[in-house]
Amino acid sequence: MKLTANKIAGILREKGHKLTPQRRAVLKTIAATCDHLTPEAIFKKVKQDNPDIGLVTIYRTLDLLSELHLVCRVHALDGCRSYMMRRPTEHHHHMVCSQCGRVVDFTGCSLADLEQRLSEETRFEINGHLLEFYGLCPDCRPVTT
Amino acid sequence: MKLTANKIAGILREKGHKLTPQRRAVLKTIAATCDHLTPEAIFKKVKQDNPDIGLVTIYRTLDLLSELHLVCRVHALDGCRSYMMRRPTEHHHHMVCSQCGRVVDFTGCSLADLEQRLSEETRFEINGHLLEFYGLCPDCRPVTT
DNA sequence: TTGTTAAATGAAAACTATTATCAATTGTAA
DNA sequence: TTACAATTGATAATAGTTTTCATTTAACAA
Repeated sequence: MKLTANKIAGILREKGHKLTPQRRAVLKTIAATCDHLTPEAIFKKVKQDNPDIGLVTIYRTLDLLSELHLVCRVHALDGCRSYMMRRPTEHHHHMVCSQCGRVVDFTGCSLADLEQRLSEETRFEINGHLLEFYGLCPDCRPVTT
Repeated sequence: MKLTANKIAGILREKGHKLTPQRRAVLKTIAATCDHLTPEAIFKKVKQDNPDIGLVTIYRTLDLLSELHLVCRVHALDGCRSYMMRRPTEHHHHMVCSQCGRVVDFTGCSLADLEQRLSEETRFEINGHLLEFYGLCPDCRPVTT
């Protein structure tokens, strides 16, 4: 079951937030791509259909959507702020192509054991982790004849 | 065997880079703390003994040291640019306290299997990963009577 | 030592990314 | 439809980082 832009719009409204054309547009744009997008990139795309939107609104909207866990923030190797749709709600991570920026989700990080071990060894109360793989996607990797 | 600031200075020189008082100072400062430090924080500390140093030099030095793998860059949850000494050369990761910023290294991330699996499933040529745990360190976690 | 030279430095300006302010606008629920 | 709080866009402010360039300096050879 894919989360369509429409359903998400409903969720947003449910949580007591207004559904403005600008938010609609941002959601639509993010939902339309599998890549991660920087605020600037989203701004440019949204502007095509929505020439009057301001960059500030993009930032505000991203903060909101992110807070509602509708989109998630990707730490790329260079920039630290890219966003993409949050697929269902399953815990997952990203694999980022360092050349073209393509992002592939994966699940099953199996870090529970490690988390347990670390928690015991360091007495940290662990509440999250960041895991990303970097490499070259099939299109960018050197051809192997 | 700890890498002292002195030894590192030698390495730096070996690689054909000059050993300036500014670089010495930056190294000394990073080596003196176990926490991760932002460029700004390093700047302030270095300035105490070296009032004429410019912030730009800090940035340049950090880029250089980072390139030489003498220091490593930590992605904190908020800022994306903090640096700390690279302990020996072993592959390791960080556990960051979200409250006080304390950083603890850990090794044995055991991601090799996962990497293998992902590599097969996605045809990515994987060449690195970023793994960090977040939580509250013993000093910051709520007291459990 | 001293001289030479490429590398490094600091100051200033330029950029880029992000946030705050505020008056005008608008979605929502009554 | 109205009322009102939430949202928006413009602008300015701020923060973080990079570029430029003239000056200084570490390293090496003589």
